[in-house]
Amino acid sequence: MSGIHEVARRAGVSASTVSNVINGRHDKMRPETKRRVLEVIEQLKYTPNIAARQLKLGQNQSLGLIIPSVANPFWGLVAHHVERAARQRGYNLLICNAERDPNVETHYAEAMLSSGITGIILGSSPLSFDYLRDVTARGLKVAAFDQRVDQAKDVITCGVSVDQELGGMLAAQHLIGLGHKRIAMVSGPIKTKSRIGRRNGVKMAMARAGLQLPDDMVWQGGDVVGFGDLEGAELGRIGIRELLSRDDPPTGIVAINDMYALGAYAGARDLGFHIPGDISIVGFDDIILAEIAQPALTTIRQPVPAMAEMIVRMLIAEIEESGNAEDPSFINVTPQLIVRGSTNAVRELQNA
Amino acid sequence: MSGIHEVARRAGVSASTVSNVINGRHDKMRPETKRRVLEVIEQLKYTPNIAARQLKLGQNQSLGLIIPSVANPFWGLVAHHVERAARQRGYNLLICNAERDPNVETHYAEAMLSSGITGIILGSSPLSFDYLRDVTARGLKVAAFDQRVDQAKDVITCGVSVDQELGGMLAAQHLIGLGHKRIAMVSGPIKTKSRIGRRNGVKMAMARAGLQLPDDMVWQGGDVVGFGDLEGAELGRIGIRELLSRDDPPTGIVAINDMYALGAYAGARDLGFHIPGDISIVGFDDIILAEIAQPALTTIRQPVPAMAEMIVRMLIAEIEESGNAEDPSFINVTPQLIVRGSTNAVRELQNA
DNA sequence: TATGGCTTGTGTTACGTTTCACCAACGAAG
DNA sequence: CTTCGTTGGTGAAACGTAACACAAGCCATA
Repeated sequence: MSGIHEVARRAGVSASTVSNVINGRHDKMRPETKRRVLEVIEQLKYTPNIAARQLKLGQNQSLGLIIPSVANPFWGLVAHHVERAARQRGYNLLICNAERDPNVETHYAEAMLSSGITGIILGSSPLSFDYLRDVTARGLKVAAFDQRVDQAKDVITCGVSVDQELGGMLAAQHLIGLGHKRIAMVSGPIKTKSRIGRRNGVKMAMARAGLQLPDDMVWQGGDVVGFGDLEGAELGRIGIRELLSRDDPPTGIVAINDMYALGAYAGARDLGFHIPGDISIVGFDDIILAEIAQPALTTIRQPVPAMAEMIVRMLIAEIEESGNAEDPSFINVTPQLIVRGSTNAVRELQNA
Repeated sequence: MSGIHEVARRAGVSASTVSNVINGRHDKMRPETKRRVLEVIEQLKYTPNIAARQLKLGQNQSLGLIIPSVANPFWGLVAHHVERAARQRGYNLLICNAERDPNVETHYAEAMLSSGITGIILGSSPLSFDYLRDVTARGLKVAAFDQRVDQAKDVITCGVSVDQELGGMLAAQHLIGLGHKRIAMVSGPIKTKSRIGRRNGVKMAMARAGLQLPDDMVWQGGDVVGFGDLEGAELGRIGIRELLSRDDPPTGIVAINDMYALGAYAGARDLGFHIPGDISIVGFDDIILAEIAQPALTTIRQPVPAMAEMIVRMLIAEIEESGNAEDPSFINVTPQLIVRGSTNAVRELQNA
């Protein structure tokens, strides 16, 4: 309703002084003055107008987070930790849900930029960042979450990611170590950097063990449009059914993430397969439900709290000292294999 | 970078005209002029500074959504649909996660208000809205999601909710119809309107059938602090174990929501109970995973897409024509019982 | 008694937009 | 030839804040 001037008038001081009080320059006035101003602020329930402040300062204390899909609790967890990290440093967080659609992401990025946000975190790990060139050219800093960024350093200023390939390798090696030879993957379209990384990791681990991962053992969502985030569990269910209906069904499955894995549970049971007796399943992410599922899901854990902390720190550093431009600022963190009850030694005997 | 004046200069017109072009007042100029302005805008990649616009206009085109917890996919679904509905009407949506903490919610509400947002949707269904009096007095419109609002009409301007009591009744009646007599509830602290409603519904249905729901059959999270949203699944697991360890264990469980129900699956299995053979479980919400779970979860569905649509429509109406103040604008929608595999006729015989 | 330095402020300008009153030019009508 | 209305604009003020240069009062020192 009423601005800084009204407060100033009632406290008998100038607007500048009120501004100083608000912004913590307490050494510039007598305690008595400060007390009086604070009193009026309290009494009027005055809050600074953020739009005016932002207009004046040219930027605000907010970060943006663009996530692929709220349908996957993993991203809920990420949002939670990113927000906490941002808030600790005095930044607000705006969360958007873009379903990995470049147009929607561009729209949000534009909206954020013109609302004064200068840094966003992007979770969609697209194959190309070209569509963001416009906004980055106009000053928006983009941090990549969930993707190793080697090229496109002109667009992306920093990044944190679990080592996707290593994650894929860990999953596959675990199954191989249990004697599995026919290993398949269940995924939505493998058209993001992170998914490609995971797939390649599985492939590499298998190759090292003298095994193959033929394309038709990598189920990619059939004719789903988009990336299959919204319907992940459903796709996992359909995918594993198709794979298990083959003449040479796999004995081990690496799901592209835990939602697909949980869906795969349902699909395997639809066909009467027992987990882990008949089919072993490994997930990726380690969402809360992985531990609750029956059997508890063996999966690759991403250390989300630490990753969130890092990426927020790096992005804020980029924003606040946007001059050094030196350190590449790309961190790869190590995923961890969490062995639970959904994987078991293969029972080749019964097939022989 | 450069503002409306730079565009005006390059197009050889005044800033006012550029403003008119941007805001669609095309009848105020020649097509030729408009074309020239548009050309310069395109060429400069000019975007209006939202802060300045907002400062001038006093409010912006955004709605806020304060959700209890991103840890529960139900709220992810709500966020998704609310956002879609808002976007359709030209509004942006800011999503915040407040863990039902009145202080955090107040903080966010204040932040939103002072950033120009005039309408928020609140999902936490607290017992009292008093803590919001300040912000509503300063003009913030608050819509309640997930709660029937009878009092506090001075604070809350509109609301949409599933009929919580009816939902509870449907769940209990289903179990009663299957012959269950010892029915218990698993929940976090029953200290929100929605949870109280669900509990009362269960109680009423049981009373009508001549059954009792003693307090010690309503497990409320033990010594958990807060509302147990973050750890819902874990609490469900612990709670059902305590209930099933009693001398007179229940044969039917109504969980306060699907996350608790999924946790209850795990807890029942921990003790060797078979679902639904030994224990029947009913959830609430119908999240995606309810269908995927093994067995698929019998639950009470909330029609989220329709509810999101309604509440956004009502809130925007309140904002845009904030004068009529007439219609109460409280809608109760009907929940639906979805029978799946987690409930079964009681096997009293074996106990006898 | 000057001089300087500290303390405790104040006045003004600028941020980029929208809006509203105003205006020039021109054709039509009286 | 005047008056009027319409078309196609323009200029300036205002929104609420932060920053910067400046200043009044006062004390210590030379």
